[in-house]
Amino acid sequence: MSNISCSDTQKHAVNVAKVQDGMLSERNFLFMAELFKALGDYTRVRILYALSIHELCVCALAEVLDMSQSAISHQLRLLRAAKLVRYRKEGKNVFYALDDDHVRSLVTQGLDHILEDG
Amino acid sequence: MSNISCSDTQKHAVNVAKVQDGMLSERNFLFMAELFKALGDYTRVRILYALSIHELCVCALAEVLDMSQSAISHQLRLLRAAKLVRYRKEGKNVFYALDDDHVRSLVTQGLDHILEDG
DNA sequence: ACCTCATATGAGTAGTTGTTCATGTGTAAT
DNA sequence: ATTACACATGAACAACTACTCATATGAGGT
Repeated sequence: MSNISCSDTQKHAVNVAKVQDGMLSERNFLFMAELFKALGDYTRVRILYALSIHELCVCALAEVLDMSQSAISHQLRLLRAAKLVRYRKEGKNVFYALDDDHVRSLVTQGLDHILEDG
Repeated sequence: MSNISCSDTQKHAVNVAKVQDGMLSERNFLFMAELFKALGDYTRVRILYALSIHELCVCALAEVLDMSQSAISHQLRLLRAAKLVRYRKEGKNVFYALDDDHVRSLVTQGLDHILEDG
């Protein structure tokens, strides 16, 4: 904190001012961080990719990922909180799906990124 | 683990098989998780957004975000590892920028997502 | 050579996270 | 009603993370 700027060139001051002016609210950055944090886990990204292929009930997800139902359920709670998935109940089952195509394109774009550079 | 499928309806088995067949390698999912994890932090997402406006040296970033140079430097190391930023040295300074437009569009799309729904 | 400045990094630590285990909730069938 | 099943959730614990502090590196200026 209280870091005085480095070499006081004009460019430095101008760029800092320009960027500070363009920054978003703390609230927006917190939401963005929460969104990407929800995507940034091995288990959750697999869940989302699986759901991008087809909607699945919780036990099917557990089977596909070879994990306990409890672990999946905990992660689904986070994905629900981040509004990345929606669910519908059908009898004893709960079927999860991606919340919208926006989510699908985020996953796809992440995949593109990692496939591009070695 | 070792979760036998739930109600053995045909749909269940078919969907599980379909999804299992479409899943990616562990390696790819790990990379995707790493990518989103790098984006999924309040400080790092602010750094990336700042750099999407203009390239900045480390001390300028520290000033814009009102954080210590050390904290910024540690986070830049992670962003470098995730290939989200590149840097160029100029005298005593090191200027950071987004690695490519791919990164910019990831950030933009994250922003779109959080701005869409309340 | 020396000092200063900009940046990088290792160690330490408080806070966070992902899983397991045990248990709770609600639905359907007998 | 009771039992079984699908799912959710609280507690606990190990693993990880993001910061601070101290120190190292390396380039410029004197």
